[in-house]
Parts: sequence; C-alpha cells; structure tokens
Amino acid sequence: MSQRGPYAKGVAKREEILGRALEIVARQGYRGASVQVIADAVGLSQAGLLHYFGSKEELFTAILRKRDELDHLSRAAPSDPRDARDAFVQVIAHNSEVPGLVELFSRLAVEAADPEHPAHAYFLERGEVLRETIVATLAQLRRPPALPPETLARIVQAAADGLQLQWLLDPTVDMAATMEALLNALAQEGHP
Amino acid sequence: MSQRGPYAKGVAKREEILGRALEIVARQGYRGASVQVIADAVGLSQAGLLHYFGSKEELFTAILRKRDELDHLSRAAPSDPRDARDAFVQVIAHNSEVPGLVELFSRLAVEAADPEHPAHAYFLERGEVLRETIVATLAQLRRPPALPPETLARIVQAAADGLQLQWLLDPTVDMAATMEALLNALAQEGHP
DNA sequence: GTCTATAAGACGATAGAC
DNA sequence: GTCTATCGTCTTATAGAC
Repeated sequence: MSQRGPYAKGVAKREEILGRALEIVARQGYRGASVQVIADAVGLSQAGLLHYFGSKEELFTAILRKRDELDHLSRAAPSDPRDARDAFVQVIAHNSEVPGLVELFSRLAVEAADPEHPAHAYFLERGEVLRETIVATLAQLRRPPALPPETLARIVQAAADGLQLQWLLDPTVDMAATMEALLNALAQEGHP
Repeated sequence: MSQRGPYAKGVAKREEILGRALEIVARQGYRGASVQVIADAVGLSQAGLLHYFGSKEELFTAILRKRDELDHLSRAAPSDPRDARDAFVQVIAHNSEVPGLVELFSRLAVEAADPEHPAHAYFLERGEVLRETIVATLAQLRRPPALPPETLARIVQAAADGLQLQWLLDPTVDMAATMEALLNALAQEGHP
C-alpha cells in the first residue's frame, strides 16, 4: 500500500541516501560538512543530492530525524520506569560512538533558534516529546517530587544537551554515567 | 605602571573596541555575525578591526572573555553559599537581555570542540573554574550530598548550557527560574 | 533522476599605500 | 594604525543537457 504510488521509488531512494549520509556523518564526523562532502560520500553529485532534499538545511534536518528514528526515540518509552531510564541512558552512551552526529545536533540546535530554519519545528517537537516522556516516567516514581515534573523534565533535557557540549570539548567526560547518576538521584529523591 | 609602555595605547583601544563590539552583539544579536558587520558597528574597516584581533575566531573569543569579565565571572564567588547561588542566578537572568551573546556562546561552544580553535582553551578553563566554584559552594552546604560534588557541578553546568539552547529555541523558557529551582533542590537535598 | 557547468555571493585574510 | 583594494576560497543553488 504505502509502497505503491508514483513516489514510492523516490522515497525509497531518499531513505537509502539518508541512511548512508547518516553513517558518513556519524563516522567521519561533521567537520562543517558541506553538501558536496555528503554528496561525494553517498556517490552522487551535489545537484543530485539536492534533488532529494531541497536545501542543505533540510538535508541535515532530515539526518537528525532519521537518527531519532533509528534510536527508537520516536516510539513510546518502555512503561517500566527503570527500563525507560536504561533506554535513555543507552541512547546517550551510544552517542559517544557517533561524535559527528552529536556535533551536528548541537550545531543545528543553535541555528534552529531562527523560526525560519527548517530544523526549528523539529527541535520544538523533539523537546516536547522528550519532556513528556520524562514527565510520564517520573509520574510512576515515588511522589511527590521536590520540583514540578515539567521543571524536572526541562532540567534533564538541559543536562543531556549540556553534557554533549562538555563531551565535545573534552571526550573524557562520561555523558552516560553522569546522566545515570542524575536520574538515579531523581528517582530516589522526594519528600518522605 | 601597567598603563605605560609601547602597547598601552593599543591595548586601551582594543578594550574600547571590545566593549562596543560586545554591546553590538548583545543588542543586535549574533546573526551569523561577520567581521564586516562588527567592523561597521564599531566604526572601523574590516582590516582595521582585524589589526587588533588576528582573526575572526580570536575576535569572538575575546568578546566572550570580555563578557565574563563584565559578569564578574572571573572573580571568586561570594563565600556565603546563598549569595553565590544568587549571583549565579542573576548572571543567568541577565542573559535573557543579551540573546546575541547567548547565541555566540552556544555556537562557539560547539566550534571550540576542535582543539585548534582559539576558543578551545577558553571553554576548558571557564568550565573548570565554574565547576570548581560550584564544588566549593556545595561543600558549604549540608553533607553528604547524594552525588559526588564533581558530578553535581557537571550537571549544574550542563543544565545551564542546555537551558540556553532551550531558551534560544523558545524564549518563553525561564532559564533563571529553572536554574534556581534546581539549585534550591540541591541545597535541600542530602541524606539525613 | 542524474549529471555538468556555472551562477552568484559571502567571507576571511593580506598586501601595500598613507 | 588605519585605510582601500583585492585575492582566493568556499559555499549553495540553479539552469539545462541527457
């Protein structure tokens, strides 16, 4: 059904390109990556690549969306709070393997401040979904928390993003361990 | 003494330029600010401006250093933990008034991941000083904390940086209030 | 759908006059 | 110390052939 229709082939090819572009950025890093570099890496000309993605910004936004998809981040989190926590920490641990994606994410997070940027909506939506997941997970823990759940969720999200900046600067920083420590402290906390 | 010597005038002028450049970026925002734009704003030609700063990257790094200086961030924090907390929160609150500086900081934080970048050392040093200050302040609170002080300091720093990204994306986010909530929760926490 | 070719511009940096 | 002028590079985007 969804594989038929006039665009099926184009969409499939687009996904294939996206997958390879993702690997390239993840492995070789995002060194101010240009459309040309990605095009070479996926075996297309620059114009050929931009045929599938309207512009550079849309291309990189699509890469980030694809990454979330592969990270299962668009799915609902596990219902058991500890499983949800572990899944979150594992995504962060995996990020250490893909510095180029972390750099791309951080860079676009700044550029997407402009409401006209194609990634603006992406970051807004992603943040909301992430925080909602955190709130839902927190709701299953001991109550009442010391802070409003929405505030806690913002802090956890901020910590995750900020740890990426620290890790980019100094790769000896252990993002996953630090986040796990924070989440464990949050899980144990609350007024008796 | 330090105002004499062959470089005194050049240094003074450099500082003057820096102060104006800081205002420009703070007020008009960093919109992919180029050397040209800053030069126009401070009333110099592009080459004239680069005479004082060797390169674009050094110029922007100097702006960030100047900002820290004006924020009294290079000084020792107040000895009373509550005063230290308030000072920290006030710096964050003030950041809401200077979006261009927040954007510049966040952007350079990513670019400075490259050890060759002129801002690399700046961000490393700034992070260390900030975390040491946080650790010293935490040491004056109830003990023992639920987490190692160094870990807590990393989390607080990460939260501050991450909140900036959230705020750039959505200016209705209250960075100062969120950070204050986090710090208050940390101050009250600990094993009885 | 994919290419070549090129437009069209921005930018940082430097040379050299004054 | 400050300028003008220019170089050289890199970039995205598009036009048009196949």
